[in-house]
Amino acid sequence: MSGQNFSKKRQMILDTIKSTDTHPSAKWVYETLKDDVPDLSLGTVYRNINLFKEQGLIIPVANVDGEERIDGDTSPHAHFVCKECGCVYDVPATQAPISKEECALEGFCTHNTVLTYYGICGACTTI
Amino acid sequence: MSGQNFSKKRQMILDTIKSTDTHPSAKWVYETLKDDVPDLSLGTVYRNINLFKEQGLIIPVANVDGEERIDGDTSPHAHFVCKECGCVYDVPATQAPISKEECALEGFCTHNTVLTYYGICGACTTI
DNA sequence: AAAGAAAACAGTAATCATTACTGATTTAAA
DNA sequence: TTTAAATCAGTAATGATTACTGTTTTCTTT
Repeated sequence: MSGQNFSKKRQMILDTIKSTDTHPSAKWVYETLKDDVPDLSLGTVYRNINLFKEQGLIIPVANVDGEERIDGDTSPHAHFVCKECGCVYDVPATQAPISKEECALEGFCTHNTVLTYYGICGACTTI
Repeated sequence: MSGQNFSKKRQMILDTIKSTDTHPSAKWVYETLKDDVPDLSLGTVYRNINLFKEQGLIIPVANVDGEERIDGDTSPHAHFVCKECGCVYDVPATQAPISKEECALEGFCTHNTVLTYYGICGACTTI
């Protein structure tokens, strides 16, 4: 127990996730940090990502090409995934039923809701 | 090119997927069919599932514990995934924005929409 | 129904994301 | 600073999915 539960590396991993809008994979976080932290281990990234998920600091938003993609923005919003290039964009929640109070679904207790649009992004359409 | 593009095994795999509401994984389909088709190969199940997905005969609905789960019911509806036991239930699309015409999302062309609720199912809550 | 060509298959090996393990290093508290 | 606990690097293991190869089945055309 302590007021500062974060090691240097743990903090850098969280910062990296929180400061990008790419909805990164574990590998992306690892590659991105490796420049500044040469002795970083991919296992450490995975371990900390799982920790952050348990603590609700980040959320998994999609599985693209077999890789889990995460989001450091935990506010309710939807996502768009391009089937072509695999990019993930935020989509502001408009009329979407993203509320966490969707419980009364026949005996289910809903914790969180994921709304994802799949299609082709602008860049891939243009080409 | 033929009027009957389905081998016996291919047809049995599709029938198995279409006749269950368990939102099965490839392994589940394989295990289920193995009783009747002892010489079935898991690779064949995967190959045909990918084929069915391309043809739009089935849709992937969730990734649960690292396994892709599919649905033979391609009509627009949402799903509930239990974080505890991994079961997947249908949720009738009520006010959800499941329409395939959600395109005008800032240059995105949306092909399909996935709405998934995550939580604890009735059975797991009771225990 | 038989023959040949194309598609599909079984079985196995390979790939790749993720997890587990172990001994060393860092952190936190006294 | 000492000591215990937490964290980590590096590597091995796991498990879902895919690729490969030689065989079998299916389809088409007689």
